[in-house]
Amino acid sequence: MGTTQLESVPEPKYWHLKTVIGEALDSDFTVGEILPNERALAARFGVARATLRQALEQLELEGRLQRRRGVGTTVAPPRMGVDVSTSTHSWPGAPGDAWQPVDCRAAAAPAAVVRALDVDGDEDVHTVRRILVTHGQPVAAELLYIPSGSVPELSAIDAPSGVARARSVLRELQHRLLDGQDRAVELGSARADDAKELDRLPGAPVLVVTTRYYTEGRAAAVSVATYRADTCRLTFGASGDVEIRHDAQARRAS
Amino acid sequence: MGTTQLESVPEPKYWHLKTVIGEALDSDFTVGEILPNERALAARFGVARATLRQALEQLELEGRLQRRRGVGTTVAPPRMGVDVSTSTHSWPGAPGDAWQPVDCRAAAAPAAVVRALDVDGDEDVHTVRRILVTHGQPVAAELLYIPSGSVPELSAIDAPSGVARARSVLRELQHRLLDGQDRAVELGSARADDAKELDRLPGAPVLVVTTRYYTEGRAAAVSVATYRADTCRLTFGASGDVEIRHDAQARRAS
DNA sequence: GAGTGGTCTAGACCACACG
DNA sequence: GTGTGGTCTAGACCACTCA
Repeated sequence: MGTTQLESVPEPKYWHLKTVIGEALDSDFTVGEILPNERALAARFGVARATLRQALEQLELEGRLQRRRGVGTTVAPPRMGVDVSTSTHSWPGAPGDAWQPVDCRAAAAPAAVVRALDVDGDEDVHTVRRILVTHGQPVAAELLYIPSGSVPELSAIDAPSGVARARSVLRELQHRLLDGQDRAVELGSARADDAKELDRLPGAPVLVVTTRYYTEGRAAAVSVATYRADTCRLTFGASGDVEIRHDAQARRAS
Repeated sequence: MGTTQLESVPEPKYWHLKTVIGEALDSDFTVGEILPNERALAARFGVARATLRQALEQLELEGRLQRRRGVGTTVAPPRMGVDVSTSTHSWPGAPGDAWQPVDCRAAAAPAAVVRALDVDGDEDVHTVRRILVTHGQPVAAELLYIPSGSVPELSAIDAPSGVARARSVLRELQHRLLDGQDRAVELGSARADDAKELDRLPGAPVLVVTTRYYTEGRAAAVSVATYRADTCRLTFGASGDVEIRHDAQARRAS
């Protein structure tokens, strides 16, 4: 039985496709350009559409492509750097904070938050919704949890739920001392509500940044921020005095 | 034509499946337990295998499941926290560094590294391969690039390629002053070589941590470390003096 | 060799954006 | 309406692990 293929290591088709298309993106396409549609591409490469899609999914995961239903597949710009350095010792909502408050309501905390904060499961927690928009694009959605016990003054806020209340809560936070914070980054998939804020489909890959804020020796608040993994690169500020520059990002003229 | 479904918002099947299975994992399964195989699960839920797989892929992405060809699908333990705090102002290979050197060779640097380092594209770069293993599991694979221009003493190293040479290069690094470093985290997919070190298939989702080391006001070295996104949570050390504890992680007795 | 997850096919229909 | 990507099906074969 002669084998038809000479390859001793049969690389999956979608993997090979990904390489080929990836190289084509570098050489034959410019940022923002629209690719042929999936059916056409599949036909051109002689594979089933599902296989072609597997390759495109990988490229999208790597931030090389952007796909939108009803529109098409475009070449993505380089990922934007988003500074999440923990060196800024300040509460959320401090002056210069680019996040936009969206809403605030009191609610029972999810289990994960209860664990991180060491509060009672039934205790109500002030939950502030914020989003981060850069260059007109939604970049991240955050839920900030502040147990009533941490900042008793919050009970006095009379604004109903909504942006006004969110602002009040954040303003109240600034009055307190911040001892420190710690941070963790992991991969996740967007919940339905986050996906909506981020203009993505539910399940889209996101980088989940969990921050704990400490005051008086205990965790006083927790923030869970989900960043679009396709468009973002999280940066942690330089320890030295060197200015960081992402050269590929510079060109934007045409 | 009456619609058969009453749902006004037809949630995708795989999304619903993911929720159902996710809840089942919490209530009916223990860590390490083997799930029924994909064909059986698909039959039980009355969906095609491809649809079932879409749900499992999501759960694997979130670190809830672990799938291995020829073996089966098991319930994954909670992600392990891996400290990548930039506050440790030291070169790679410093005492206490848990990374294991694997190899070292001189080679032309990839384009991305050339950009980060501001070296000539044709200049040879010392490339050190290291891996990080925790609790017997491969966690991350790293490529550390040191241009000859940064550390001239490296030319004097006579060890051929291999672990010995890697150790010599790292040892030489310690003699130099480290001005600072900066770090970025983004989502990527494992290249074939990294996948092999990480015991995963090529294309597996990884967290790519890029670190630049500065000395004498310029970037002297770059490290590109790829962490298994399914099993890792990257942590950035506390700014305060509070000890962080990942409760689920503590138990390891048996 | 039996059983597992991984790849691939060739279709179909759906939800969405846009003209 | 037309065209796009997103979902879903019912098969098939392959690569791998393990007894």
